[in-house]
Amino acid sequence: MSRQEQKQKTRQNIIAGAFQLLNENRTLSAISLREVAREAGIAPTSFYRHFKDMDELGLTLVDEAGLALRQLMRQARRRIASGGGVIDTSVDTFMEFISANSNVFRLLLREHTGTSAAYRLAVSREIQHFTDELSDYIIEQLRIPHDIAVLQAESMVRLVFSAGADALEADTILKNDISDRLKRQLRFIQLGSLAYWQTMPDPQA
Amino acid sequence: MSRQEQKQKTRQNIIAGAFQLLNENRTLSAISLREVAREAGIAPTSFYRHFKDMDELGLTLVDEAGLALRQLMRQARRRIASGGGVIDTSVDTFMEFISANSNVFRLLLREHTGTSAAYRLAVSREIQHFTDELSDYIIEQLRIPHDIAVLQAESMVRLVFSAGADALEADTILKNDISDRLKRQLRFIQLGSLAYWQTMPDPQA
DNA sequence: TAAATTAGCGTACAGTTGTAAGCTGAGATA
DNA sequence: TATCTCAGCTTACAACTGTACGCTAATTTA
Repeated sequence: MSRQEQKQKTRQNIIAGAFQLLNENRTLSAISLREVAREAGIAPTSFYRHFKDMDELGLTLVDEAGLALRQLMRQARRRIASGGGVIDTSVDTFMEFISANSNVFRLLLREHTGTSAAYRLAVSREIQHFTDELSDYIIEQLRIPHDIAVLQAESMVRLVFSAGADALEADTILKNDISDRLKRQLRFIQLGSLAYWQTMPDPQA
Repeated sequence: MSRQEQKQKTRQNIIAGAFQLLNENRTLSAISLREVAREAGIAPTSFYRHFKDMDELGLTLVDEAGLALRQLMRQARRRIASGGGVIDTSVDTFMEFISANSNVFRLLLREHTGTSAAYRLAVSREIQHFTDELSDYIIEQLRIPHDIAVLQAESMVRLVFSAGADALEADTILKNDISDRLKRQLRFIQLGSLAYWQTMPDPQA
């Protein structure tokens, strides 16, 4: 194994170790460099060969989580294309993601309201991507004017993330309940924005 | 000053000191007993005369924040009664609350997704109160059937808290923007639930 | 092959943490 | 007045933190 390869592997061990620690009830700011090093199987000081800071590691983890989020969106779109209601399919995909990658979603959720301004900003950016893609989709598919679509997308994402937070610590039965409620609530928004648009079809005029 | 009075005063100093520390970018789990004691002007070990734990203090703070939240609701209702649109008045009141008591709202927000299961539960309970009162109001005023009103209330509260989180670190201009968007989004939900109800007036039949 | 680079380690230090133990002095009670 | 109670104090300790410093050994480069 080349030196570079070995270094990459250790780096991945650090990242995996950090996620492991986040799996328990911890925040990024609440896990220590030494713990991460222990989990990764290296000496505390070796950590610095890979990251300047715990902050630098944290931002890396947020990026990693954002990546997973974007893959989620792609998966949802693929599923929608192959049939099924948009809202139902999207919510189902999202909920499956949360269950399968709970530590990733938890990271985003925690750091979104967390202690570090840098993390908060980074997570906000990821959510913004999410919202942007959704509003593009709404404009394309539903032919709703841009500014209304943006409002609709934002509120839908807010609802989805908020419900996702609840789902994170729910058992299967409660999860299904949350999903069903969320789907109906998203329909409220869709109906509402449609009604809003039809009563006032051209807000610029 | 009687002994009891003095003790109460010190207790309040501890609580105020803790809120002071939360004002900066800190979580409950990230402030130490010694810091709180320092802020309150007592010896670290004297803390135990008032609280068993930092956890016990934390739950006290969440209760305190919940109390403020309920006062907020009462104030909003009073304002609505004395004229003005329900949504506009409610959002304005909420945003004023956030600006005036940012540390209180921040506490609820952070601990809602935070590290401690006990805190999370406590905050969820407070938000549930909030939602319950809103759905009662909707049933009473708008004459919408119970189960739809509950969904409407839940989604509205989700939107309000999520927007509130953004408003927390926004300047005046951005805050106004957030308020305006939020108001329109809440109208989507209201319109949508109404439309949903009218197309399916009796879901039980 | 000889020299340079570097991932990882061990040691060390100053700072912080929670909290146990026991004392003091002032308010409460009899 | 004499006794009791108890809020707050000081001291102490073991555990943990981040990170500075210098070494080693193996890979990479020349």
